[in-house]
Amino acid sequence: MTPAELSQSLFDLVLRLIERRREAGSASADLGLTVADVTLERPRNRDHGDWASSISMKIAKALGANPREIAGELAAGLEQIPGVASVEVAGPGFINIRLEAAAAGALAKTIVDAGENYGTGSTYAGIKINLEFVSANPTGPIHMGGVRWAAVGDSLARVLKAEGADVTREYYFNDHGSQIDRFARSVLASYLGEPTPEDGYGGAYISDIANKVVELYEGDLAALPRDEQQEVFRSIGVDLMFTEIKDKLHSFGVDFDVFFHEDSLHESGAVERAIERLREQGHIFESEGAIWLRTTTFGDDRDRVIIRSSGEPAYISGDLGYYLDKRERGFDQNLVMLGADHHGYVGRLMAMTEAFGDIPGQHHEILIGQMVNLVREGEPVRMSKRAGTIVTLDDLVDAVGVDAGRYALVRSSSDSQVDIDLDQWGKRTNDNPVFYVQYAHARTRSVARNAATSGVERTAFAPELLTHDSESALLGVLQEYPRIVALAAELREPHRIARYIEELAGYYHRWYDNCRVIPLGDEPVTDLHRTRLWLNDATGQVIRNGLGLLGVSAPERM
RNA sequence: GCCCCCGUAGCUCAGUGGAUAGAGCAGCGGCCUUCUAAUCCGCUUGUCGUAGGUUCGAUUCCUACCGGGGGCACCA
Repeated sequence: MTPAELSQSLFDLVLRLIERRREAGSASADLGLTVADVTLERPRNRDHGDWASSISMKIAKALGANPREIAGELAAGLEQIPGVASVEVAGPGFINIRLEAAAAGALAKTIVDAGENYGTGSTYAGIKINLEFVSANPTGPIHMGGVRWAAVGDSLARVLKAEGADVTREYYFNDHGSQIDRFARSVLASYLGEPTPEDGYGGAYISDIANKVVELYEGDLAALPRDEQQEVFRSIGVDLMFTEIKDKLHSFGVDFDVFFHEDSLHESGAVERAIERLREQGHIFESEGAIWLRTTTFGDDRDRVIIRSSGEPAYISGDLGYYLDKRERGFDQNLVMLGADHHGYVGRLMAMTEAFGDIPGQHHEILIGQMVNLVREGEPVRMSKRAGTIVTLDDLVDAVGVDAGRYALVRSSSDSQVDIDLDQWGKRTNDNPVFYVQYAHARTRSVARNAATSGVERTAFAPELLTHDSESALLGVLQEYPRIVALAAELREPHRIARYIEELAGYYHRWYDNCRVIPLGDEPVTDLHRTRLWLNDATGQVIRNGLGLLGVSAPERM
């Protein structure tokens, strides 16, 4: 008895009820209901049963009937379904359904049999999705803002894959613009012993880079004219910086399928082709010596320069070519994660999407995440690459480790700003919920090991024996997992996975406290013990699957 | 001025129209000769920013306002 089967049954009952009303003349029009409208909810309050539906209140008005009366009719039908133990009508017209223990408990075996596939779905089967995230400029170590998107983006990629999508993780590597020039000038200045340029970067890493470039460069650097020196520092320095970023992300468990260089768009003519395409569509015009894209046609605040009057391409020109390139590579959906400081850019990107004839929000979707604030002893610290007051990926990992770091960044909604107090994170790691979840997993493994040595095996499976309150509660939560994964994918909100496994871990701990898998002392091993082992292993599997979607390890022991 | 996000327990935050709004932390008090006490149990805390509106039902949707954050370049 899966929720899907139950809601299908309820849907059928609703259709028949509507039919009866229509024949009796009390209902006229077709309500146009689909199965999706007949949702089952898992009530917060366990007294309200295993599943509840509010469908009678939703259709009562259209049927001109009392919701409680309708609920009563539906309840009578539901009670006939095998596996349903009891049905009650409550409050204004809720239908509360209680399943038989055997019907609910069957899930434990279903999960164990499905293994790591439990919870996966097919929402995006056959869909190619490009997920672009981090894309930090290689002008310094990756800072907390970027780290947040690394954790969230990678997790989102995993969630989308779990729903069947063919996902490409992509990093847009900006090696073209003036920020790179500033970086090069800063490194050069450090090498020459000059003060940091006014618009340059001032962190300690700049002199490290300068030293390394000097080591790596094979010619006589000192003999070169200044502009050639700068080019050496630019090319080797960017390379060093970029390699470091890649390595750090890798050690954080985040690997990209494609590193896309902005330079390549300009070199390959992709930008020009994109502009040409837009020109054909009539969205390009010239004014004041510059070339513009008429984004106001598609709701942008103002039109946008794409080629400056100097002939230099503006930043957005790269995005024109880039987006077209992604579409030509066959991606059905292109997701881009940006920080809130780039939100002003969304309007023109969506306008561009429409100018190409695509649908904003479908072919191209910008996910805006709020900023990360650094806090020290309760005081906000302004993060700035230029001032050198940055907290890097390394600082985070050094302070709390990869698992706790990833978990902390992914467990809150991207719509909320997060405050990071490294002092606090560093000394109070036990407060992090990740350990609560990991401990629950380790416990399931420990129980499994002890079961093996005590002769409790997953031979018999008698789900009708799982009658303890904590068992039906645990089963109810386990049943929700596939819906949580699907929701996380649909809403692009991986934090829902984290919140879910925290809840699951709580239900597991309480079950563990109440129900023994291994018999005490000389007591014989019974089918109840064996069946509970199934439930134990099923729970471990789901926690493991959930942690996997977050890129957090599921330890065997703690 | 315009746009986006947030405002929920002392703190950090969950809760995409359902029933008595939840969790962790912090505080107080309990449970280890029995599968891991990083667990569990009990106690305590709310004008869900404010005011309207839509709805059988609003923390959730709409409008206005207040407060915090972030944006509004021929920068990237």
